[in-house]
Amino acid sequence: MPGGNCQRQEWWHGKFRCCGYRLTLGREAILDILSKSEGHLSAEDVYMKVHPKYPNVGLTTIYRTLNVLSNLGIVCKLDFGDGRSRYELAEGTEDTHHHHHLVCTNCNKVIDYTDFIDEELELLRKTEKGLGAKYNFKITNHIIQFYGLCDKCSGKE
Amino acid sequence: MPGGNCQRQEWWHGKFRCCGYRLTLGREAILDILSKSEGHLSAEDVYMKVHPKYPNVGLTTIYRTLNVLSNLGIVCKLDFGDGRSRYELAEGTEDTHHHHHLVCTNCNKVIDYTDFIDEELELLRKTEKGLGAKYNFKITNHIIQFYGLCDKCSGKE
DNA sequence: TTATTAATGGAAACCATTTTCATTAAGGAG
DNA sequence: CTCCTTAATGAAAATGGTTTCCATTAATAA
Ligand SMILES: [Mn+2]
Ligand SMILES: [Mn+2]
Ligand SMILES: [Zn+2]
Ligand SMILES: [Zn+2]
Repeated sequence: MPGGNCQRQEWWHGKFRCCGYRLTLGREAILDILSKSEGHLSAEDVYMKVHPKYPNVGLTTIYRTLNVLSNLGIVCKLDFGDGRSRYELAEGTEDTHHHHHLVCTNCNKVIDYTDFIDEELELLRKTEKGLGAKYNFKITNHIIQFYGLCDKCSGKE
Repeated sequence: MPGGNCQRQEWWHGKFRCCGYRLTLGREAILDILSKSEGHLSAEDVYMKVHPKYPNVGLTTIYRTLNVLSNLGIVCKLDFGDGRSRYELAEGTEDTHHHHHLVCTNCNKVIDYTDFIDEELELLRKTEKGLGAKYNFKITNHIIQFYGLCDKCSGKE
């Protein structure tokens, strides 16, 4: 089996090491799940997916790790207003790309979209610069989200 | 005293009546507070302001009323990521105008801004139309928020 | 005025997340 | 490799904003 035990370093190992974080089984498992699933998992979702393979990784560790990953900029913590935080791999990691979200207020379906992203980015740049100057505010982050009814939910009225 | 006891109807009475909601002392008190204070009050903030004058209005009623007002479109429910919902009079009521928010992630200060609002609205219209068509999604609402450090918090590093 | 039933307050429940604390194990030194 | 320091962990308990329950009150229409 070629490449079998060449223990290639995952891309996140560097970030961990240089910040003094230890590489534990739980953390690897969580990152592994996040890479393989697509988007918007809650802490419990992650737990459910990690548990079968690693039954001794507790929910507390999921929360703690997601927090660390979020601080490291490896994952994004999202809020779609359903009372629990959701997480996705951050832009730039793996093959993730900059996008925003369309949220159905009825069934909680979430659509990633990238349409008009260039115009958005242009406006964001302008706004960040303008507001930064005017209010002396150092902007590090932004949220753009649209809420409404998805095709199914608006159909059945 | 001219106009003293002419019991003029507040602007929200109509909205209440036509939806079958009763006009209670608690609801009037809460709307009164919301009109007089400016922006971003938590349920408990409202409770604190209502309590001195109406000690028999409970926190539960504050939550329930804010919920009703939110459903009626009279107030906006906001989330700045500090673990509690915040409320402000909706656009179009009183002298409130369309604006978005700048949130300090360190001290939780919130700045209302209206700069670039025209470009924003233009983009929003375009996006809503485009996404509505593409995903057959009926957009009713949006969030735009910037996060970062305010002048004081970025100064003291 | 009376009847109907929406609205209410207080206590308890809810539930995502955090804290506590005793135990485990990652990773550097030798 | 072994030993040592201490970061990381799991389970249980605590936290805290919000909701639910239920007996009581009061807004509104007849
Ligand atoms: Mn996404
Ligand atoms: Mn505001
Ligand atoms: Zn839907
Ligand atoms: Zn600040």
